[in-house]
Amino acid sequence: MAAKRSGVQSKRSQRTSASQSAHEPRSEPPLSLERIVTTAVELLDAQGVDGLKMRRLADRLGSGAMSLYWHVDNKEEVFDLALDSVLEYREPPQIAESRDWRGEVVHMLEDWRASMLRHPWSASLLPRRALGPNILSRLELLSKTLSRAGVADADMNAAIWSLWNYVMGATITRASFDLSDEDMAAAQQRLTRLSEHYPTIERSRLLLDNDWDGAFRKGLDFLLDGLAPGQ
Amino acid sequence: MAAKRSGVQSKRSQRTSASQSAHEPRSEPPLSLERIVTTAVELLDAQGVDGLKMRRLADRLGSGAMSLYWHVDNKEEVFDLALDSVLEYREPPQIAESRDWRGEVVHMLEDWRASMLRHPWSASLLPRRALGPNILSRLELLSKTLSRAGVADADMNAAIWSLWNYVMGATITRASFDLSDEDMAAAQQRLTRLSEHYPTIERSRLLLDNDWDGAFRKGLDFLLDGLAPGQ
DNA sequence: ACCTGAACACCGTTCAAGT
DNA sequence: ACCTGAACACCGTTCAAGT
Repeated sequence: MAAKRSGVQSKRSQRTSASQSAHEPRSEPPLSLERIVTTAVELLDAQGVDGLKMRRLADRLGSGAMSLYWHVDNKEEVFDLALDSVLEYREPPQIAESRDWRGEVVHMLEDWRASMLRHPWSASLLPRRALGPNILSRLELLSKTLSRAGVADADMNAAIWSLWNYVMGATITRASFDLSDEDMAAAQQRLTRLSEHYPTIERSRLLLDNDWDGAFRKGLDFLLDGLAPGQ
Repeated sequence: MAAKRSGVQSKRSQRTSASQSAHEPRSEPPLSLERIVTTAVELLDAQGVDGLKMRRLADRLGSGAMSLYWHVDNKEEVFDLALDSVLEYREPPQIAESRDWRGEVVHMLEDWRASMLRHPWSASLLPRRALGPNILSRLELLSKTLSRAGVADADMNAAIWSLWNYVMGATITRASFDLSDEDMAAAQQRLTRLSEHYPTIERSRLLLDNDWDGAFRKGLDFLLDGLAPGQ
């Protein structure tokens, strides 16, 4: 069942420019894994996790609902592919050449977080999904950079997971609060109504504090201080 | 629509012992929010998120499928209630009285993580759910303890979110890897097959490193060091 | 107040068949 | 190799009706 995959993947090298006139008319280009994934991401952006239905996806692609199943095993695979496609990382060359390991780590992790926040569904999807190639590439880069920074091999996995955990948690939390303003308002209202039970967090307006970026950066700095002291 | 809730909640004080003979026979006790939530948790433990169906839940409760809808608005609410019910925290008295703020924070957060790992579905559920009373209680306790530890009000929200983010991320990651051993093995195998692309993490056996508890504790210590220096 | 069965709308996927 | 419509199994929920 996994064997099918690699063959399909290699179709991405097809040239589609040949018979394509300047302004695309009614007739859609042929189905392809690429088009399916791209459209799935659009649909997820627009309608969220629950909004992705196979029929709706096929509609957007101008194909019959069942045509998808030639390119894809099932809906789960659409999720996997959409998630990983959103997490591609292009390392900026000037950073890769500098010796600033800390800047490099921070840049990659902030980019990671930004990518996921651009597609809020990705945060809630990630916990249940496999590690795709783009995710693995980021872990690989993180590992190499930390190694260059002097983190010992024995501490490496704990270091990587600490950072990963932190970014995951921050992103998931932020994304789930960000989903709708009504939800936030409702939550804060409920909190105020219950303020006798939760006086401290009610007072600090915890749920309304929106300096997420600052809080993220602060915690990340603490972690990096601890992981590679004396740098 | 939210008004209905509080009235239903108060039914938990019903005594059910009256007509209950020693060994429970065929006839189930009457439906109640409590029984529904308890059984939902059992079902989630046994079958995972996708295994919770309203009909199956009703079956386990010995009732018709539609009877649930008198106690509950919809399936979403079942998820919300099951999640929060699993996150109750009973603060151990000897810790509350000690002046050891750090021990108290670590205890609560490790208990949080342990509770979620006992019910792996909870980790993947949390990102999309509202903050229930038990979650808010933990945030309240965290806030009070950090305040006692000398964290300034201005830094409080960043401190709380840093810790929250870290625990969330660690738990979600761990739980999603823990779901099935086959998945882990498959992932590592795929990784080995692709080892040319990911030499560093392949070498460090990142995906097989199973000292999750140690890694969790280490990162947490770094964060606490940073959040309340000089303690 | 509490429970129920029948029925509806919807959705993922199988299948047998087209080109 | 690639696409399709009809059909099936399943599931959340509405409704009108029971006690």
